[in-house]
Amino acid sequence: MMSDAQKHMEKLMQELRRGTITIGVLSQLSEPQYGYSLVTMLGDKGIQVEPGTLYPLLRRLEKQGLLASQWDTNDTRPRKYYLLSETGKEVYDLLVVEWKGIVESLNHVINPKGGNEDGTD
Amino acid sequence: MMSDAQKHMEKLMQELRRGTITIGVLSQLSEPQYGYSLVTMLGDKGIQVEPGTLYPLLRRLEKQGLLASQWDTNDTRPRKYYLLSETGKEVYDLLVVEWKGIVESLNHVINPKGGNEDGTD
DNA sequence: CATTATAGTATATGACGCACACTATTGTAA
DNA sequence: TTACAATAGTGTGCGTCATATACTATAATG
Repeated sequence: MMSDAQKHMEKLMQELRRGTITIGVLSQLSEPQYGYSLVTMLGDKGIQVEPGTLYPLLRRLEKQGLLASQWDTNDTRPRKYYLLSETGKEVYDLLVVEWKGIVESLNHVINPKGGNEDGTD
Repeated sequence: MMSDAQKHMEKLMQELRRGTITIGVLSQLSEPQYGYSLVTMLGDKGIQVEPGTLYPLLRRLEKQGLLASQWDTNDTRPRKYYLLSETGKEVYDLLVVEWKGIVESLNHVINPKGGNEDGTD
């Protein structure tokens, strides 16, 4: 049985992850990867992604022109390889800059100039 | 006229911000604040929040038990002051931990082993 | 006292990504 | 062939965020 705090954490954490999955995926696609391998390799690096989340994401990004895809049927099983497009590279770079900005802003409000939690104000 | 890359950036950035607003808000509520003051003070610190975003957020968080509110009618205009509840403090602390985890994971995939972008591997 | 401007609070609406629970297909081992 | 793992895909529901809008009360002005 979960505490109240933890119950809400689930949703909150999910929202927190939003958008970051996109960066994670884009970051891996300087070299071609297919869906299943992305799930695995991102999971290894501490970024859990559900297949049901990743596949739609990949198709979205492709439709937006950030990714290019290509079926490989030579191998044992047919796999759909995705790769960053030129636009995708631009967007990824910009996104990283944005991301760092957000991290910085948030760090400021989270750690208020060193933390005076002893109350000596 | 925006480039393709920038057009998609808008949405992507918005998604990236999602959830971070919650942390930002919670971080300011160790001391009581009302809606308008939060918009102002967060804006000052680089976190833009629309009033139409903040107010529903505050009510959500209160309904979830993370915040307590109290009308102050003594002052010139009636203002609704929000403050972290005990649960809210717990959740906030956990959220910060989660956030730092996400930042760390993402930093790993964004800067692969310190950035070997000269290709000397 | 009536009117207007402004600070502050509230809500409805729409868009969209994410998780979850499926289904479908293919290859491999039993 | 059957059963299971690998791979890709879809549909639904939920929740947050932005935009626009309305509402209330005070202050200012005539």
